[in-house]
Amino acid sequence: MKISEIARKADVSTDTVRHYVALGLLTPTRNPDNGYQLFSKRDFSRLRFIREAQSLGFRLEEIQSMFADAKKESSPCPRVRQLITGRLAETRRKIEELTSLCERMEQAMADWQRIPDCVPDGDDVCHLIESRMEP
Amino acid sequence: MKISEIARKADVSTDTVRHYVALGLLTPTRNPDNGYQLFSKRDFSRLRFIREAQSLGFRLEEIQSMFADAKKESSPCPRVRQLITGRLAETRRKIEELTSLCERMEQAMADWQRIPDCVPDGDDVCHLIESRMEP
DNA sequence: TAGAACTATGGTGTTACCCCATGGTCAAGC
DNA sequence: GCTTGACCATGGGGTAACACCATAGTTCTA
Repeated sequence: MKISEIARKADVSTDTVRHYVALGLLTPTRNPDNGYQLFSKRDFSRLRFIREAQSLGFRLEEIQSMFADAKKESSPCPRVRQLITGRLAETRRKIEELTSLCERMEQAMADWQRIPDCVPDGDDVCHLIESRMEP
Repeated sequence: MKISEIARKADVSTDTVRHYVALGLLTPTRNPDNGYQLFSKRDFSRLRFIREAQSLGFRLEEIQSMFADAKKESSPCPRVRQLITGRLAETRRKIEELTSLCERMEQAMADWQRIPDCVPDGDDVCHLIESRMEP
């Protein structure tokens, strides 16, 4: 199948497919007549694999190494288990960061309700933000 | 003061300061003898303003426009209120996304405890991930 | 005065794509 | 046979906010 077909079937853009090809994650053959890329059912399985792995938080580079493991006939599973453990911790940290950002934003918005809009004078830019800075 | 001094005082890297200069957020003068950048107290206030605004979720581009407002002597406050409202919603969405990612990861790890490591055969890459794909 | 420490400048890399422009290819209708 | 619109390949630029590196000139210090 051609690129737009595999893209449509997997519900991704042709740019995405091209990107994976450029990274070596997909390896289509070529139609010798016109140079068009030809994707096989195996490419389609791989594409679905990539998207599933991404939905579990794996990066393309990590997926590359899974494919490399598979090619060497060594098991990618230990790597997969280790990677997801690390990524889970990382994701939890990220959530905490964003949660505290949310709290700062909410607090600021609440405080700002009592502060009228200002006109900047001299060195000041915005009293709303400056009101949150330490003296 | 020179770049390393303002950077140290504001607890940022010199690269960060240079970045802000490149974006026009800081406008140091130059020492005509050697071309070194000279930062004023006003630059320092601006730098602290930038970091405070960033800690509230504002982007550098948005901070640029606050400075532009201030320069035109129009109030950046309405823009600030509007931006933070949008960013708050965006951040909450992001947290939800990451939370559901965490849940998927946790579910996968739990399910995978009962699955032994596999050796890839043929078209398969990693049964751990493939076990989560729809048939 | 030598060497350490600091500075300017310009370039690359990060992540997973999106968007654009140019130019070749193909299929269908007239 | 020809046009036209859909599709394809390729290459380049953009994204956010810097970090890191190399090179080369400058200043500080023992």
